[in-house]
Amino acid sequence: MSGERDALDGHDARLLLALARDPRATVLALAERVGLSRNTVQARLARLDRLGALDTFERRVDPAALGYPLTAFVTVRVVQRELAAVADALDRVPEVLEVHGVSGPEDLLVHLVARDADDLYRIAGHLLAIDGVERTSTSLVMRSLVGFRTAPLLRRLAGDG
Amino acid sequence: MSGERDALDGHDARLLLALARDPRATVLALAERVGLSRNTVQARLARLDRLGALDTFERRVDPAALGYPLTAFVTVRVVQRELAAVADALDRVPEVLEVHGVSGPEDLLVHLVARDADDLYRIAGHLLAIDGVERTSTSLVMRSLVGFRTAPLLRRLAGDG
DNA sequence: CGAGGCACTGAGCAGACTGCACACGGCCCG
DNA sequence: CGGGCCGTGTGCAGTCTGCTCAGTGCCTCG
Repeated sequence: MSGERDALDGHDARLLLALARDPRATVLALAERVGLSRNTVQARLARLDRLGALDTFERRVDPAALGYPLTAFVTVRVVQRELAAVADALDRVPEVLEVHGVSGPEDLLVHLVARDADDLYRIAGHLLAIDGVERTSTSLVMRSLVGFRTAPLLRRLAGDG
Repeated sequence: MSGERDALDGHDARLLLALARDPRATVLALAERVGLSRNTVQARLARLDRLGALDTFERRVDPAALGYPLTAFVTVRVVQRELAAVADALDRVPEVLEVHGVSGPEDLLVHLVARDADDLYRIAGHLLAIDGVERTSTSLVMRSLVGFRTAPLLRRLAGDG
């Protein structure tokens, strides 16, 4: 059975977990931790970014450290026809970190950050002013109850083999 | 004026942008790209993770590559008293990547992934079964219109100096 | 059964990078 | 003016990287 040439296995998962523990770890150290040879680890790491299994480094940049401690999610309903244009306009807003097209009564889910309450208000207004936007609804993130993590998934994958 | 000992400046931003371009870049290469000396770059990098300005490496792991190509956001309304218990239960669900406590009519915003539609249905059911959860509303991410990025913020910070 | 493919291992090697130290210069502030 | 703080250039020993080669166990297929 060939085919699944691009699926990650337990070794990959363990490798990623090791990296999560110490992102700056040397290949040698990783090899030691996961119990594989240096050669193998090197090959697998190469394969991982050949496959694009790793998202961009930008993901690791903490907006709070950049001076944007506030996070909000804004649902947006748009004039369907103008979806592309709206997406484009959102793309041009620096504070917008992410935009998802979602199912349900709302069309878009916008993830954004702001310097403070005033700033948030300003940005929210900005979104509303975009041509094609019908209405928006802002939810301020007051607290992060579970911080972003993928370790549980990795552990599950690492578990079996 | 001292005080802001932990604020990032333009050099930091440029450093992070360079890292975003090539996460595996050597300190030497980074120094060259941002036009600082190797020593300085080394010092700044050290400072960056001393400050915790970088989020965990787990952020870079792509759930899709792990076999979870579906993403959904679920808003959850809970019995207020049970918030902590609910958060705890959510924390124990591997497919839950993130949980935010938000303002507005809904209490929680849950970010999760699933293997396929059936899996998503199962997980959604699981959430609803949690003690203290009053109601949930699931929005499937159909498309990512703007992929996660912080580069615009970094560029803004890099711009002035 | 034997051939071929595949993944992992161990060894080796030249070259590059790291981590650290030291000394110096510019700048700002008390 | 004297310190702090930051950035720079130099230097060095130790380590890591990137790559290659050869050998092994396993699995699949003819």
